[in-house]
Amino acid sequence: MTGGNRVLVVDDDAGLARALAINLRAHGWEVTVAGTGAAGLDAAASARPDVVVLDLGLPDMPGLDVVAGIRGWSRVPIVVLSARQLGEDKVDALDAGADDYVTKPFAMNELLARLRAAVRRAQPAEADEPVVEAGELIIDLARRTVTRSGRAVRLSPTEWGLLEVLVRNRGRMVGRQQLLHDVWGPSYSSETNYLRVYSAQLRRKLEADPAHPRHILTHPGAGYRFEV
Amino acid sequence: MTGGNRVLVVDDDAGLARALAINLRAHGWEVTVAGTGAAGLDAAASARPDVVVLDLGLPDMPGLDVVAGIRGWSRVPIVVLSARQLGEDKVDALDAGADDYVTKPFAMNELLARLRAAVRRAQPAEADEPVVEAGELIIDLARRTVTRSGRAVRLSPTEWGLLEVLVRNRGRMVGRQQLLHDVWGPSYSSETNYLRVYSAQLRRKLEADPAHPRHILTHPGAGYRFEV
DNA sequence: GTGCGGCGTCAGGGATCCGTCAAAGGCCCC
DNA sequence: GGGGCCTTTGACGGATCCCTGACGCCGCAC
Repeated sequence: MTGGNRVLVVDDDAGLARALAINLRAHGWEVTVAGTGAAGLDAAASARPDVVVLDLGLPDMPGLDVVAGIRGWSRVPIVVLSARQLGEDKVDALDAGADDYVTKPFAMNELLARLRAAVRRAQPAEADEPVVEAGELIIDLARRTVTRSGRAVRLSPTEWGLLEVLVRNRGRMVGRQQLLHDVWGPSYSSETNYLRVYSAQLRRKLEADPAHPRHILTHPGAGYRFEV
Repeated sequence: MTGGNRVLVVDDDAGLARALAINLRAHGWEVTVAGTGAAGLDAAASARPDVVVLDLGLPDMPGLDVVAGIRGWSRVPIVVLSARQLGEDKVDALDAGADDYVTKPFAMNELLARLRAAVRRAQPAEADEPVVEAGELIIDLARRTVTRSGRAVRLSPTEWGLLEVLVRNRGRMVGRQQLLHDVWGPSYSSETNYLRVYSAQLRRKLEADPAHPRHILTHPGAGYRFEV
């Protein structure tokens, strides 16, 4: 995981804050907790979190002022927690500069997903090395394009998904279950037919001699490997 | 270092200002000093600093008025110095538009670090090229204008929102969910109809041949990409 | 030689997705 | 109240894609 993993939780409800902290830490986040808006502004400046979880119902100051205060000097993503069912203050929060909102009660998985999404959206400033060269192939992971000997290759969504997982793990064998999980989803752990069909389609489009592939190699009974 | 190295110090304490200037120059900064709020506003306009260090305890005018005065026409980062330990006027300063806050007494290294951070944060906002050329298109992100072969193109707010997200991520595919989130809001993660309608409208206005677009490309099942 | 399991190949039908169009509804300004 | 622009919604055709099942090939064990 290249992205950040520091989260600031601003919530005056000590019990909820503690539960959040435990759950977030269990999922790999480094958690800072602030119990008031003022402390939240402090912590946002000093702890430099990658994302902020902000409960709007703070005792010392309006939650929207906290949003505005942080937005005055930082573009860190802010996910707002709100008890209100009606959407009025959601709109206000978004106008003030929040990135997303979750209404209480909420499922922990939903919050985790929204945090990941918020951090991912904030990422694109820092790009790793997204272009891979493999012989006559050039694979641009950011652009989502493949060229073979200078000519663009059209890939279907699933073909690209499979290629992307293989290329991101280039030089290493990727197990069949991981491939199926990453490309098709969590519940496709045994449909190895898919891998046969799509590895063949990729080879037909990418390999000079599909019968003797040089990039997409098979590990019988185990998985596949992409070699540059 | 691409960023700037000019700092304006606004402080009525001549001794402290001199010590700051010596230290800052020793670390490569080009320093301007102003002893009053009025002189500070003047210098901020004439010296065009990359960052301002502002002591709140000025004799001639409230420090926050200096912050507001500068913010009226410039987004230069402002780091506030204050003797107060309590955080109340910290919030006020951040609300007024200050970027960071240091309480006296402070370690020189801390101030230096915060100045570097403030300049670094300010970079992407102003330093990125706000005018993008893509073939016969000229897109000015700051002025929110588009011209095609020299003729202005009128875009609706939503059309512009979509184009802006794509152009800011030019050369990278932007996922459908991110587009919907950034243009329509957090709760529109599945309304892919919008993308179909508005990408078509943009193409009709921007592409020479909307049927074979050269700038606004589709990645089926995934998202869209803007190519210069 | 024979059986067996795993992999590669192929083709077709149902499902999905995109681009397109048109019309209804909302909003603001006149 | 009326008109114009904008957003939203729904429906449709066409192209593409995904899944499925069957078959052939190869290597291995017996």
